[in-house]
Amino acid sequence: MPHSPQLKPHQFQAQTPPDQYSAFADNFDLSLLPQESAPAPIPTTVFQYNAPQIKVECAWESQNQQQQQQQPYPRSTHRLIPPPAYPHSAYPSPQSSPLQSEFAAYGFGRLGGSYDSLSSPSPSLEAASIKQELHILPPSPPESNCETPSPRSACGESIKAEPFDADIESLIDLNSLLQQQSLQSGQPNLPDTKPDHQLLRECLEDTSFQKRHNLKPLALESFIGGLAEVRGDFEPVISLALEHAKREADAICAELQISQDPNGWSPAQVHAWLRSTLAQFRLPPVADLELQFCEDGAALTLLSEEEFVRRLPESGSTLHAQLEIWKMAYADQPGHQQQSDLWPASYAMPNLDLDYNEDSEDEEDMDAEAVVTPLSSSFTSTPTATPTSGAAPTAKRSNGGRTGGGGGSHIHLWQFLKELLASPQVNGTAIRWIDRSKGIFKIEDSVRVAKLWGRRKNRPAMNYDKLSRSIRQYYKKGIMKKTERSQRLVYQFCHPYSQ
DNA sequence: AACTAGGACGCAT
DNA sequence: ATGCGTCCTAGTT
Repeated sequence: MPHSPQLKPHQFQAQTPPDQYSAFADNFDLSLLPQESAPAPIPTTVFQYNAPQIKVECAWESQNQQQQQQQPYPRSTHRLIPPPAYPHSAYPSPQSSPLQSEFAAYGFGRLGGSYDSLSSPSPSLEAASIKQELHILPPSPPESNCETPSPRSACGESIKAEPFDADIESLIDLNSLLQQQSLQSGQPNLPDTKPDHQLLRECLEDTSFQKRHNLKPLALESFIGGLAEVRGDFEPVISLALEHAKREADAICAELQISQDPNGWSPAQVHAWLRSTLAQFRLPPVADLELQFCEDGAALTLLSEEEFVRRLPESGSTLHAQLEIWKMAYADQPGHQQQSDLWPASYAMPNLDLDYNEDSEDEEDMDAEAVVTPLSSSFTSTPTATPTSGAAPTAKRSNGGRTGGGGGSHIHLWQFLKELLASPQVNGTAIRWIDRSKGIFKIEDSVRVAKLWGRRKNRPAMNYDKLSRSIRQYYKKGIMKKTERSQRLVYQFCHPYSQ
């Protein structure tokens, strides 16, 4: 399946088409441009984040204009909070994903051809409706430009305008404009000349339209994470992506004669899948794959991305991302009871502050999950540990109602915590790094973390008191240490364990 | 009340 | 032996 997308939690956060703008912006360090500025000859609005944001903003604006009487938009909620004055580095997490470029390369376009094709019928803010609304936008004054000559157009041939834009935007070809300017000024149109830089800078920095129309640029994160009602609108996109992934998975399953559920793979099947995926993405073959990955499928699915990368620096991220897709595709199958906290949309929206619905996560749910989908029958992130065979259910002394069905897993608490820290799409904001380089993290939701731990270990009676007791045992063992300035719920990994 | 700290003990591996 | 779940007491925030 040569067209498989590179999806991983923080890549997938771009529900929208690959963030070509940020890719563009990354390639244009404005600080390197000459500082001279002149009145913008071509007033353009360039939002710092990406084109889809622009579209959304415009759509909302237009909707506000068009439907003020009929159905006033809840501006207070939809009005987006502008990110602080940029630069880009102000938004490290989505932009700094090591696989961002991969994502851009494999992109959504490879899933279904275009963002449009992935935008299935969905309510308010999907691409189609946005497009429609853009059509009914009142003509912009000549100096304003809602259609935003996106940097894509400025990038000429290297970055092409998406179909999404093509039919709704009168794209301004900055190249031709530059040419015109050069002709007017009698200068040859040399690339990287000062005037070009000037113009480019002006185009990028101009926010006159923004101000004029009281528009605010939108940070994708706030867009997705802050608006619950918007979140749902992306689900069709994810569903289609999953369908695609499923089809591909089916084909590979048939070819390799393996189950579509990675949890059911034997170590040999794990190797087969890894090899197949390496080949699929034209990644260098790994000679000692069997040595590197002794896990069975269940254990493999629980390895963190970091662990994948540690073992295979070159291809670990891709393999991990691909495995995540398989897990999602399988979890999404009818009849498969998926984890409540791994629903596809949330998976797709990293750093999303999941609205934990404790009601839906009551004991009944947890018990059902424990029986139907034990999260782990074996796990280790260390190559030396071995997967376990299924342990018999135990009737434990005062075990607080530990249910049968596997007897927990071999994952260590510190590994689990790191896994949570590395997977915000699963744990939301229940636990987060305070200072990753120092291994300092904070448990923001002790109940939640304890619950997750108890679920993982099949210990329904787990609570934070017990979890923290285990953490404290790590002090003696040198796995964790007390932080310099003692803070509640803040812990610190000792050096080797924080890596 | 929630959390921290740590002793003691038992069970599973 | 090790890891950790469980229960406990005492102190701190």
